[in-house]
Amino acid sequence: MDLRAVRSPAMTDVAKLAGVSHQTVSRVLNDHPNVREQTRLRVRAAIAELGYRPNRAARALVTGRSQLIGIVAQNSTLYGPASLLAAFEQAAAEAGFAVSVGSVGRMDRESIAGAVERHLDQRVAGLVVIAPVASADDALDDMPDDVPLVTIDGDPARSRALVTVDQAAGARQATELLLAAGHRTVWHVSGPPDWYDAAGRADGWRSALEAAGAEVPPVVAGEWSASSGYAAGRMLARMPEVTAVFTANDHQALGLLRALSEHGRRVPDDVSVIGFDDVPEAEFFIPPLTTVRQAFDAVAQAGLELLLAQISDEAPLAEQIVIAPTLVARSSVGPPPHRV
Amino acid sequence: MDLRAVRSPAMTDVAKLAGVSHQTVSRVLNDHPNVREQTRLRVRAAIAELGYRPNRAARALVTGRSQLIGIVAQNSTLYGPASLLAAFEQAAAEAGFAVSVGSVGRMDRESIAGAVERHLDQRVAGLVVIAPVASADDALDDMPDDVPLVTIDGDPARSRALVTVDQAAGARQATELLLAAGHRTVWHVSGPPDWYDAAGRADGWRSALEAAGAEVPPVVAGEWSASSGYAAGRMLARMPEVTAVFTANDHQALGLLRALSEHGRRVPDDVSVIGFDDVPEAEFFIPPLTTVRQAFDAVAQAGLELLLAQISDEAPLAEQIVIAPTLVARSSVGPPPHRV
DNA sequence: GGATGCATTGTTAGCGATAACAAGCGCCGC
DNA sequence: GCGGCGCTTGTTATCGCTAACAATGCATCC
Repeated sequence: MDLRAVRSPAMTDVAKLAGVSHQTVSRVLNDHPNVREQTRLRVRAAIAELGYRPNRAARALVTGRSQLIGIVAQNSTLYGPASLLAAFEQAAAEAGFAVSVGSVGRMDRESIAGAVERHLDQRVAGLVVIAPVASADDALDDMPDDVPLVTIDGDPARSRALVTVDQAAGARQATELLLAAGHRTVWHVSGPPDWYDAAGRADGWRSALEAAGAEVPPVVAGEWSASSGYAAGRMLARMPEVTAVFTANDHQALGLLRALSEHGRRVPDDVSVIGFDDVPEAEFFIPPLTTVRQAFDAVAQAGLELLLAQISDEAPLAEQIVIAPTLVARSSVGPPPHRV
Repeated sequence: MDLRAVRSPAMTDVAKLAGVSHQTVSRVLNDHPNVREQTRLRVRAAIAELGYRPNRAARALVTGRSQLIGIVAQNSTLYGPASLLAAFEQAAAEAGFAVSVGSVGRMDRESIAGAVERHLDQRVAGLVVIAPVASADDALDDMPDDVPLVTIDGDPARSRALVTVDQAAGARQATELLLAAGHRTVWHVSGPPDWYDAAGRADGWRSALEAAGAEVPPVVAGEWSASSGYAAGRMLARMPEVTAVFTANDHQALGLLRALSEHGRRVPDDVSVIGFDDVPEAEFFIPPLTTVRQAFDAVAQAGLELLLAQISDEAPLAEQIVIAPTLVARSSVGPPPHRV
């Protein structure tokens, strides 16, 4: 009969086969100096022969820390968060870490604390908190300070290590592009006001208008959804003075485009539109959407580097990294119609 | 000075405070019978007072299994996989399990095996493999059989426990709706042929046509992307006999809609279109897209139940669950134009 | 009243790794 | 030639928990 399930080999089995003590095996595994090359090779061979793989639980027990990185994120299928999560997971895997995801329904203190606790139970080596919402700030205050922590899109004042995307810069670029095309001013459909991303985009938009001496129209408040873009669009479409709109994300832009189309306002002939995110489909909107791309993999990469530095160094370095977004020009932008 | 970081309390601390042995604490934690109610309360109180939380690593070490579920999925931001992942994570968290994600670049034997190994290192309590691609089949063959395993969208012949969505049924419904609207036949833009989902949708489409005695036009091969839908659309738009198209997903439909619009073919007046997935934005396509919704949370729920059953029972039950999708009717479908 | 049984609690022995310390050995300098 | 130092290896203790077994107390039964 097949005895494969008897027990997976432990360190002592390797030691016995290699004719050394288990401690020497441990040293080989952890790349300690002061192991004779010949011994090292013998141990390596034994490891290979037995197909030995160290027991992470045992290691975690004695060191008090696992090879696991915990991510706390809002449970959402929004393009931004989902991409970020995927990118992070990818980067962590390459660094030899597993990733445990703890998603929360809402970004409030209690939910986040719960997710963090669950991760601490697992003795994670480090924590990544994706906290794009103001309501997450309180939670950041009572983070444990004895575990490496990186915040993504959080409050700079409350985070030691932080990675953000310069939302305002992206919004400024978008707004400036529209102004440069000849539009007198640019309207803005915002995201939820408690999201930093949304606030940053609105700020960038406003500052670009002010810098250009353009009138600042009232913000049209929206959510991230296509639905809210549609609602905003139904209103804006009836206002002939609106010739350029910058939406806080691409989904809103999609809804806006439909509303404009229903009201017979052509894009970009009558109205120019710019979105934010560069979702993969944006190129196939009607018309193809000019938008702002965030480099999520760069964010993830930077975040992981910050985290790994903390994990290895112990030094609680307080770096903050800002990633610049890039404008992707497509055909949804044009000059304003002749008669404004 | 603050001594919070001294050491988090262990079971013996709780035991001392409650005046019992650490084993009794363990019994209380694991809901063993045969603990006097009074003792139980005393222990609970001590746990609360110390803010004690059990060390999972220690438990995993002695039991050989952690409270961690490993998920192997393709690293993608496609709507389907991303939603599934999110839903799964949600369901697992509710059941008190943490979720470790191991994503792979490609769904081949080697990549999957690697991800599985990484999970086994963590001594996961169970594994979920999202294997919607034929190339993943080989990998399923050399899965360890001593760890609970559930396959999502995989090969029924090779999986013990499997959850799938009845893609064919969804495709049939879509096709039948178009036929019922009066179209002579329905064209199909397919997904990548090695994906089970894509194959199932194509099968359902074909069988519905055959059952109705309609002519079966050649499949237009696509990928999941909007881009491929656009390419297909540029071709189909020039063919006046095409009055109804069923695409393998919503993104393709988006690309198709744009191609049709560019060629001056109106939807649904000239051409009716149905997609698959019901992405949140589908309602805001131009026009709103009729599509087929997969209940990802139901899939995740079912998958988790299968997994938990295996984890607790030890009984390697070989159940397979099929989830039925539902048609979501919107305005992209109408009768064919008068002159066909 | 003492054997029997059950409910309850305590004791001991690991799980598989790392850390701290000890020991063996060759080489150096005086 | 001998003490001491550094490289290499082994021994022992320990992390925090669960499993198996032992021990206790009390009610029950004949």
